Amino acid sequence: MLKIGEFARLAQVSIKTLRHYDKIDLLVPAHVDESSGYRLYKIDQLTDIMQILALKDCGFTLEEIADIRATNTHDTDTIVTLLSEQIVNQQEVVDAEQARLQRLVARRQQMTTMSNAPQYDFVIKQTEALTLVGQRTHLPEQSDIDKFVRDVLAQLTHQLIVPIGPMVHVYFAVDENGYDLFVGAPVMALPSELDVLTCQRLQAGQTVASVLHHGDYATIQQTGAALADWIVQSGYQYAGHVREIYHRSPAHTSNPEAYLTELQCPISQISNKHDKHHKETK
Amino acid sequence: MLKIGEFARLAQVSIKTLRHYDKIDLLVPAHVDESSGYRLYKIDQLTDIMQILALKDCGFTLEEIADIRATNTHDTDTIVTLLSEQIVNQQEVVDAEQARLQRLVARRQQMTTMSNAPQYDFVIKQTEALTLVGQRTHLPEQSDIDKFVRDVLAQLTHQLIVPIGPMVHVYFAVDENGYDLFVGAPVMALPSELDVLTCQRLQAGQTVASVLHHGDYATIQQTGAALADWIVQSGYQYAGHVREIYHRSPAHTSNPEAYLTELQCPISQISNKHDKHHKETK
DNA sequence: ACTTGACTCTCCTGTTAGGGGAGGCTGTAT
DNA sequence: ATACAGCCTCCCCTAACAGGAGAGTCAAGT
Repeated sequence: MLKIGEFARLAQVSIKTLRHYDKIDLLVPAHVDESSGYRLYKIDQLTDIMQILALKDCGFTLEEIADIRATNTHDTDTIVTLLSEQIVNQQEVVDAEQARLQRLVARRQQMTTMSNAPQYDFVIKQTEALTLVGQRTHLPEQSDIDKFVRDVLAQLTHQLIVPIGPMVHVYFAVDENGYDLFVGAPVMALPSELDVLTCQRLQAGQTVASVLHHGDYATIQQTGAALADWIVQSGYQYAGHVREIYHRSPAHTSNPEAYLTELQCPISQISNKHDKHHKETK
Repeated sequence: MLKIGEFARLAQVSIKTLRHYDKIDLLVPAHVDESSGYRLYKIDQLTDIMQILALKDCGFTLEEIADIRATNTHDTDTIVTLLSEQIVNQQEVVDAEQARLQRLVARRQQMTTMSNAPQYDFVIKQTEALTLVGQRTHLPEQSDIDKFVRDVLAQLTHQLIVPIGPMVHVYFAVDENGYDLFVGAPVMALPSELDVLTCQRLQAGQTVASVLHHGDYATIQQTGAALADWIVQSGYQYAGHVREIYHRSPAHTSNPEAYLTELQCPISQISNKHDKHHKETK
């Protein structure tokens, strides 16, 4: 019989840990002296603690380890199943940590190579459902957008539609031919009938990369380009149309420096990390 | 000015999170209504929360984020340094999680391919310093070891050396020529003079892979082989001589089934994973 | 004016796997 | 007898919130 300190030294764990395992009934000492309360372990319990440590090292929680040990008797199938599940979890953890590393590298890259440009903060989030009412059109020049927005606003007012949030633009295509975009406002529910205006629904639960653009719209293209860069560098790919949310626009303030626009681009993961042999094929 | 719920929806964080950030002074609302206590945020604070989220996503703690934001003004060098440090940390995290995954896979492998063999629990630990007194020799056959151990024990007794723990064998070489091994007992301090016996010191802080062998010594080779397999499969390499610690041996019990022997093999990491990302991080 | 329901507030507890320390008992060696 | 190492229990602490209790606030509808 070993006192807790000797047992701890053999197993290379702390005394606190052993007492903790005793408390949660994960590893109860073979004997506890009634008068002194001293915990006494048998050498055989080295087997137990080593199993616990091995499983802990595999990423199981102490509770899971207790469960595994409870159903341990010759039931290898169950345990193999548990291990397989854990392998899947662990693979997700590895992927997530690797993606995190990639984002860090992308961020440093951005700071070093564009140190005199504005610094952006890119964030990945899930969208909520949004019902937009507005109009889609094709415009040859960026400068045409402003007037179109005013037209849409006028229509909304005319049809007594009350927006519940800032205007949103959805860009379906931006190329040498101009802009194919939708301009609309979020509404509580879709009006039963619409004249001239159309409806555009944004689904809930989409994963988007988001960034804020400060100030006047002359430089918004740069922000969009930075977002595109970041998406690629962080190992994602486009999965939808970019939209802009005009949190603070000429409708709210006359000071262009105070304009605040959010750019959102739906994305999805490029999950080729599992193909270890086809790494970085770009 | 936005109420906490609106702001939370915009930033896609929970209200709890915002209140928490307020409490730790990471992101204080622009205004707090004196009578109601309602937190009111400005749209501009979207910038702040997005920076916080971006940094959190990079793996910084909230405290580190607060520090970064405190020294944020134009001091890109400092921030790049912090990012570089974090990249190193994160690389370690990725490596550790990948190693964990590898151990999981090795464990499942062991269970599926050797389902009727005994299941071992391999553990990695750091050794403590140990001073051994005993004898090194070369023996042609495994069966010779037993007698040699008894000789060493007799010498120890004769020289009035009191072991403070179980006997230890260190195997310097095991091949077709036989066994080159040291057999000794741990002592408190090195005796000033030794006759016949020699001293063997085991350093502290060595990383070893450890496994327990139950029962009689006929099958100890299999346990050793399983340990060797596991070391390789888990991505480590040998870094020293295997030793065996006879926690419960014929000296303690006459029942061979109760024998308990720990095998320890010093190991080191095969760190070629860093080379893979070396280009990207440099 | 009243009520309803949605929203917000503070305060408390719980999560993981133990670490740190206070204050007190035990066991052994000198 | 006394020192000193080792052990005990009990309580508080971690990071980043989540859940819930109980109470106050706000705008709309009756």
